[in-house]
Amino acid sequence: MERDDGGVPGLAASAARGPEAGTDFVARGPGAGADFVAVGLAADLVILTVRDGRLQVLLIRRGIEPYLGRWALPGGFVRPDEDLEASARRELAEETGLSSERLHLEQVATYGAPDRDPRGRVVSVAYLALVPDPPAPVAGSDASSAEWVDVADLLQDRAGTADDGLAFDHRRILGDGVERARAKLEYSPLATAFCPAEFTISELRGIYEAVWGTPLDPRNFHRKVTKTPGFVEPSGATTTRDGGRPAQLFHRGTAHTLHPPMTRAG
Amino acid sequence: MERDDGGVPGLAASAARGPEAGTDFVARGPGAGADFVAVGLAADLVILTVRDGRLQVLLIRRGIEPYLGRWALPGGFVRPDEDLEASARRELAEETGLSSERLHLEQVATYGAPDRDPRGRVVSVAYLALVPDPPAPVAGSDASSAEWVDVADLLQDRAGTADDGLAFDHRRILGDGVERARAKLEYSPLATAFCPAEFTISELRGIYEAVWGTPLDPRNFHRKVTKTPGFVEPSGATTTRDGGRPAQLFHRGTAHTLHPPMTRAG
DNA sequence: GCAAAAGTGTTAGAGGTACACCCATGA
DNA sequence: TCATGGGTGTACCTCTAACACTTTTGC
Repeated sequence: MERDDGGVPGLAASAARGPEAGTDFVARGPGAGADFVAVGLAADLVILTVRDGRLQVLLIRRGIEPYLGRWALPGGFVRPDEDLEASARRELAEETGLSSERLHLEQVATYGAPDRDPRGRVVSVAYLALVPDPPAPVAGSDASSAEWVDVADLLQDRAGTADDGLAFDHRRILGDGVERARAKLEYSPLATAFCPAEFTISELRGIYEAVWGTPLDPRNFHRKVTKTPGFVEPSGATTTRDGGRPAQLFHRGTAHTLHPPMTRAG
Repeated sequence: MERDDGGVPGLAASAARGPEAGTDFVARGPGAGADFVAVGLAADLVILTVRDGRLQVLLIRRGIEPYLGRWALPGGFVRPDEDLEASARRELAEETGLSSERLHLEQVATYGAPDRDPRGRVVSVAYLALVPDPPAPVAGSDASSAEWVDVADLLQDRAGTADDGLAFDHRRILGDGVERARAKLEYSPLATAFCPAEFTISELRGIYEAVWGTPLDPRNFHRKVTKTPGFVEPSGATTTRDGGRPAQLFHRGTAHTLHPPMTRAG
């Protein structure tokens, strides 16, 4: 874009067509050659949470073709004057019922293979959202059924059974989103985004164990988290909700990166 | 996208307009409300190299409005049936004259603020490319002047002088690309992508020093690189091109991640 | 008291930092 | 011979991994 290729963006007439037209979603630029293309722009969401010690993702059961009846990531088209992140945030609020102000949201990647949507050229910008445990029961959604699904079940590779998985390229998007979350837990305090305002160290450890899929030593974990500057701050209160000796409650610290990082093999 | 919002992608007639039309680049969906938008899709490139010990980026001098005469990242519109990465790779080959097959290329992020291009809604997918030192002199390019520019000069914040910087939001894109490169040098063998097929350890160290902007201890660096499994493999040959005692030559190893990672403070 | 979870102490080893020192070449 | 960069040895420190042990609650 923004190159000296002579063309100023504009849509030529060939694209004018009603809805339901099917395949030819492409609008070509001014010249005789196809020097640019107008595409549908969507934002899709990988909304993760940890429930019952398992990493889960919010999915929607599709009510229309294509991929009727299959699981898909929530998402929607970006509106004409809407910023990409604003669009993702709006859809996040719609799907979870949570005021998305305080939720963690970050862009992951953009998917634009020409054939990824059988209806035409649609480019999807994927966002990763992390929500704390008792996430609103997906109430106000205008969509059909939405559900929390175990990520492990979706990502395990059952060779050949590609046809009962996620719609479109959503399995790949989910994989990339989960990989991003796993990586960021190492060097950022992002795990706290899965926790309520106040949490115990072992609840935080449960997040790490669920996302990484590996057990961690409770004693070393406790020491490391409490000694990493800016990771968590004691709130003063304690709780016995996890059983045993009362545990201190903490809230998020102010750090944006962790020094030293958390280590995965432990 | 891909939601049960009732609309199948298609372009309504309002968008049909000739080139040079200027601002109204937006095509609306089927309903009366603006439930989706068709956008121009571009791929922009942050092409980095290290020359004379300095991190540099390939920029183009714009020959047309808007931002006439300003520096901009190379890039162009994605073609109708072209994959995003294929588009970036094609433009990379056009700009550098190098066969882009062997060059490192990765997606960084997507920029889609509604007002980022004054001509209309254009969404840009940014890619990061790393090329080895004597990069082809930007020959076959169809564009106007292209030049290697010091990244440090472009990114230092001179408060207020926003108007002689990069066109569009390209300064931000450049910043994100450089930040990605800096981060990946830590945990991936990516620095070798800046090097020719055979290189010495101190040449590799020069890459790190230029990208991170910090001096590194030659002795510890040497030990660490040669002991990290899969980072580099000795080729058997030696060279004296850097002066002093002959240095062993190495080529890239097979590792995709570095254990342990390189450390920035050193 | 007993189970369970919180939290502290300790030790061996890996890795990082700093720097002294020797090696192999060109000029 | 000297300057230059290549490369090794080593001491000190921090961080990690593993695990023994004490603390404080509920039942």
